[in-house]
Amino acid sequence: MPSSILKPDDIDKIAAIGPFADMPREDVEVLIGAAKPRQFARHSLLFSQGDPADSFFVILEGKVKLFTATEDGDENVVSVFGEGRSFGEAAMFASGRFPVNAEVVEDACLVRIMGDHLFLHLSENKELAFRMLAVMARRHRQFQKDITDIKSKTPGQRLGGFILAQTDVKSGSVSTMLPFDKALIAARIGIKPESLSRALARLRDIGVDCQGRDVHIEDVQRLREFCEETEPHPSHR
Amino acid sequence: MPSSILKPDDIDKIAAIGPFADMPREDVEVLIGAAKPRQFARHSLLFSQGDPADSFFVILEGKVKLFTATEDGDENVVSVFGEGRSFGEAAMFASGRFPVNAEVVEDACLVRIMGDHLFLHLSENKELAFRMLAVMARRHRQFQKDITDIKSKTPGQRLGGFILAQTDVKSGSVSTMLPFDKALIAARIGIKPESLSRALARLRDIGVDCQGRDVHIEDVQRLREFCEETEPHPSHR
DNA sequence: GAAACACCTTAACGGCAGTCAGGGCCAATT
DNA sequence: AATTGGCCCTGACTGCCGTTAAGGTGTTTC
Repeated sequence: MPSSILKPDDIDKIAAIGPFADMPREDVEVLIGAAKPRQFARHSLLFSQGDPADSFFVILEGKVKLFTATEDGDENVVSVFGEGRSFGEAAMFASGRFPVNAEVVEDACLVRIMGDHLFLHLSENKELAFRMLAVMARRHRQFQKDITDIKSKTPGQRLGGFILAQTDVKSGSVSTMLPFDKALIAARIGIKPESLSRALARLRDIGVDCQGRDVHIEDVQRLREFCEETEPHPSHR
Repeated sequence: MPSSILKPDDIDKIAAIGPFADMPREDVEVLIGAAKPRQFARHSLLFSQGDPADSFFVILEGKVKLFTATEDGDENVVSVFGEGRSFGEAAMFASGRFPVNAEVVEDACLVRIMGDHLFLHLSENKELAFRMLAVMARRHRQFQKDITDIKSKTPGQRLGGFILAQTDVKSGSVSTMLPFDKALIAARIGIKPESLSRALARLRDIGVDCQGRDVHIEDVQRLREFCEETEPHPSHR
């Protein structure tokens, strides 16, 4: 619970994360090096736009949002990452400065991996470079999806899609939970909290009930149709 | 003018492109391998969503759009790339399938680089892996900007920003040209063509005149203010 | 137990994007 | 000269998001 040394359990957790997936345990340990997991309370600012990007983070626990701030105090949430995700790698390979701010939105335990350390191992370990490329490519794909969603779907459809993403169930009825508060969800899908309330009220008509963070979907299939959550290119087999 | 063998001139051009930037000329030639530049007419479909991603493209000339298609026939333009840009790398490193369609929007001359060929050289050439990572990271940054723009700016501001991006001039008055037709611009910034017309009409009030593809900006600074095109974090020195 | 706060909802209103429909201009075709 | 098609603009209408303002509920704090 306090900032502490890496437990074996943590190594296993890290080994399940993007760049380290399926990596031999010894390699993971070497790569992490002297990095220790640290606790961060909610609202902790991890880095700001323009800070030198000399390291990246791995989330053992908790949630972190990446966002930009406009001069008039508005926030624009680009991503929210949870347990088992990493963030901040891209900035190290590009400009060398973070293009966004990072803030803890749920008490978190993070490992910070220094860039120079990573670069050393990148040179030695071809596999690792491929892994990093794959991580970046997957993130790339996610961004493309975010962009098409925000361009082509209504806020109600985006909200529905967000809710659907919280469960694996594809038909019938199901109960699930919102992963964080509604203000953050609103920022994530690109609308104001007031609009989210109204969108939720509209979803109620198609059998989606939301009390606090608890959501009950009467007919998942119906919601999926409303959101046009179609499988990508069913024409290809 | 026909599909032909690589001219020395072309090698130079490729050497100026992302993954190959500043690479020794010999290395570029090796990497390209047997790939020959090919001509593609406007409207040529280069690949579709779901196609196996076994190669990527480099643009020697012309323009290419990446887009997704919804079942009801609508198109959603993710990116438009021009001369000197590459595209399609990410899909090779991730799912192995293209998540978008690619169509030529201005007669183009392209070099297609096969993935297995690239992978071979990636293993041998550490430098190349870093370059690829940097290319992906920069693309990553661009996506983040696109997302914040579409979430936080009005269509009019996005259009203004798009126009401003066509010139280097930062103050005074300037004339420039739209790089492609207005329907594609509308799709790129995420609005309908009708809305683009109306947005242009509104821009007229702040001194932006558009005839066909010719645009004249009376006061660049004024347009920049309208678009809130502020330099990133002026607070940092 | 009252006050303060975080979180969320609702209402009223103005503005504007999407939609549908129609029309103008120009170039290529016939 | 007339037709076609590509490209773009305009108008009327609807719906919904942003804004502003107010209120409601539950939890923490003193």
